Amino acid sequence: MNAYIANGSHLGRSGSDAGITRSPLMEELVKRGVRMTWQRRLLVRIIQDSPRHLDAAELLKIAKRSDPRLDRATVYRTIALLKKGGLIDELDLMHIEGEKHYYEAKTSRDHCHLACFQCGAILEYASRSFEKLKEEIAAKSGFEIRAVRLEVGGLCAACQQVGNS
Amino acid sequence: MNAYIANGSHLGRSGSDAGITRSPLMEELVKRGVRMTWQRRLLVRIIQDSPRHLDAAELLKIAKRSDPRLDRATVYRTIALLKKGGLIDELDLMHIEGEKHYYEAKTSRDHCHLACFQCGAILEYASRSFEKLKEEIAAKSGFEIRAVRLEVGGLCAACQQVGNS
DNA sequence: ATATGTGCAAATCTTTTGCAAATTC
DNA sequence: GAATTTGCAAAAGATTTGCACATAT
Repeated sequence: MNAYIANGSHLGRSGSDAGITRSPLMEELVKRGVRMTWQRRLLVRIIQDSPRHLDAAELLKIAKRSDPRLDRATVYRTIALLKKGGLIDELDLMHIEGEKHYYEAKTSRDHCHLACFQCGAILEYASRSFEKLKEEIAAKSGFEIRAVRLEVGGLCAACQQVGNS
Repeated sequence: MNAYIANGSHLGRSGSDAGITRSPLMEELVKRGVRMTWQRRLLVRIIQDSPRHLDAAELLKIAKRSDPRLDRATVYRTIALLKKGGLIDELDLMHIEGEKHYYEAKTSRDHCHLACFQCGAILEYASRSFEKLKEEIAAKSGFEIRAVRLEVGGLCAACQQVGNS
């Protein structure tokens, strides 16, 4: 699989001062009075700066480059914290590559992920129609929406041309 | 969790002759020249007739009532077969209850699932707007859509009133 | 008759948990 | 100093796989 994976959180993010603690996610945590450990700072920074969607294992691997002591359990616990706080979104990417989950910093505008079954590419797609659908669902169902996940699986334009079925 | 789970595949399905092999899913498999074993017939019938979304373990449990010999591996292999053939949809229901997957016969009209984080209720929601969004995504991205999954997590109307956060 | 599917048991992969030691406020 | 978080190691949960035997066409 020639997977290129785009992570929208990378677009439009403010400059990151290498090594210095400053990011929307982290600031939000501090504002909420969450205890900030170096492990959390590190993991949050990695999630926010990654150009690709990371799963727990990749996140751990990258974090270990900064500190080999950091443990898998801490990664999962931090992910749970961020997820519960609604600061990150969890993706499956149509299980194109096993059952793992991928994470991305929650963006102001929800977007959906298109996963190509053939080459593994991940495209992001945001549109006003999606926002409107969310509003419609909330209005008609009476649901108070906390999280939304719209994922599409299929063949990207390039793979269709190759004539793969 | 007071989970009530609605399975849309139950609405609008044609009458099922108890015990007799006749269902859209099964007919489609036969048409495609898929080898039909009693295990597949049984599992397909259960999926199609279930009023709730089933996960692999529940599917196995129900199937074992008809034949205790049936194995977990067969359940997973059959699910893979149906999924690959685009005959069933896989749901996560926002992981409201662990990491398992739920299945439902693919319906003519895609719909989304609303999962209440508080009581575990699952609502289904279909609308013309959803269909239009799919068309828009396909058109603008050039993707050939094979599967779509739109899941929403939040609080259902009833749970909001109880004042639960 | 032959290709395909099944049951069994063991393996794999991802995520979770109990607990003593370390860390943050 | 007290409450929270971490690392470690072990467990748990879901799904997959190798292989000899059984079954469908």
